[in-house]
Amino acid sequence: MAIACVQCPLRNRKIFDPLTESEVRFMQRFKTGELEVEAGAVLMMEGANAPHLYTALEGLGLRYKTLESGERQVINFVMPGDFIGLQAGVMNEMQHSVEATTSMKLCVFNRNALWSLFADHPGRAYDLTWSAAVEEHLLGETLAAIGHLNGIERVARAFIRLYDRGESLGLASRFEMALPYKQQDLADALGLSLVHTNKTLKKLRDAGMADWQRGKLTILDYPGLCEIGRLEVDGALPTRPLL
Amino acid sequence: MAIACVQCPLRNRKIFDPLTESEVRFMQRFKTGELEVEAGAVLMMEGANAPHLYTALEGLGLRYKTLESGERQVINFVMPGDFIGLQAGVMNEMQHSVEATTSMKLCVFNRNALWSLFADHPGRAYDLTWSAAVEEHLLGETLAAIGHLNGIERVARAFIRLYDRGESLGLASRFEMALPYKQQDLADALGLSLVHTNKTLKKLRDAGMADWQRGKLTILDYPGLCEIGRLEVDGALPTRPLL
DNA sequence: CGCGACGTTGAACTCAGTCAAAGTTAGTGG
DNA sequence: CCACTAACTTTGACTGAGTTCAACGTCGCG
Repeated sequence: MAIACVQCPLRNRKIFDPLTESEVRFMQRFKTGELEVEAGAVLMMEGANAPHLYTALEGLGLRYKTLESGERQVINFVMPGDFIGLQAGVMNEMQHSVEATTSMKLCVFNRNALWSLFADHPGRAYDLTWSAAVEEHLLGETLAAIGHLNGIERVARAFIRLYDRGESLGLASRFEMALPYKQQDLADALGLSLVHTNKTLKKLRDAGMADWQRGKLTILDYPGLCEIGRLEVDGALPTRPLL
Repeated sequence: MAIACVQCPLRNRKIFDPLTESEVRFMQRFKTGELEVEAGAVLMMEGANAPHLYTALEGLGLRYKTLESGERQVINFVMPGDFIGLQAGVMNEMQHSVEATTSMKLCVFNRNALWSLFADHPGRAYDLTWSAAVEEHLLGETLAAIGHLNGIERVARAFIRLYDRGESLGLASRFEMALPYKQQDLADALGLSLVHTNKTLKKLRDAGMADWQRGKLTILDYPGLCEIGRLEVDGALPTRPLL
């Protein structure tokens, strides 16, 4: 029933570095199963340890921190190919929660196997570190955005980033993408209030640049959004390892 | 002339995990030299590759991104024990710059040796990944702070975080710490304007909570600052590996 | 049909940014 | 040793982007 790694639908996406036969075999051994969860399920809990690590295969999720005040900071959006649980794997506690926004299908790895990955497959360990470095890079980008961009710039940037990621995964095309998040999710990701996010969305809609309604994002003016969001129009994402 | 790893003054700090004899010997081989730089030196350049990786031994620095608009986002403050250049090591390009704020002394590692670390010393590779995960965690914290705290809260939090780090490294005690950064640096780290940062500093000074002048930070009301900055008063930092 | 979750809109308020100018400090060279 | 300069800090006045509060609209579901 579970999909074999050899047939993993993600493997061939151009965004991911190709794996050798032997690497695939190792990942297959590393993989202990598959998990399907409903929308709303909490995959990882801030402060808790986790016996499993995951790679998202299908569906969308959210990483977030909950502040003392009850507010929420969305760290980023989880898409297929994303590795979940590194912190629980190496540190002994997650520093943020991960939640499924839609129903999701995930590859399950045994946490204990992480060590064997380092011991026996340095190449894959290297890839894991790589993906941690990429995460760090993306977080840095987000930090810079939230630190220096105003509302409309943040939203424009977020849309382009989300669309580009979606497109690289085959989840988006012709400037359309299913984006079943709530406005509150975006607001929490961008550090804006819900109300202001809503008004900003309206502005972009009225300006004919982007439309996001009923879970569907439509990019109407890609270059325009890039300019507002201070992004290169040629937003080629770097290829990355798949775990 | 260069300090041997065995005698590394950082090794014994309680914040760092102890290393075995064999690990120290390996690090010694990994280490290719020592670098001393003047204040203001740029250690890593955003977008550039770097032949060397460093661990800070003495002095303070800054990691930052430069935005298209010329503004600067300070990602974090570099203190002794921090590993510099992971991104250049695994990806092939730094995503942020690193600059020495004071004169600094650094341990130099050859980038090519990074691979041998993965191949021959999985334990150390694991530590490297660990430290990447810690970085990610800290960035997430910062993101949440900038996304949800107002000016005075951010400054208070930054002071506590800096002091705690300094204290764990033996750079601070009795609520005093040398902090030779400029107000502009703090402003860029917190996503605030210089003017507003300055006014906020004055507020904290007038309130008798913290004083930061002429490069010296004095924490006058630790619990008070924690409360403002939404931090646990018991801010024990987790131990971490030293590379 | 009615309820709850989510989205939309308007009005009042406020935190923080910008502009502009003056005050301090440290370093340099005469 | 002092004068001059450049970098950094401090302060006030003004402005505006974004928050908060509050109400209303819309959609889907039991």
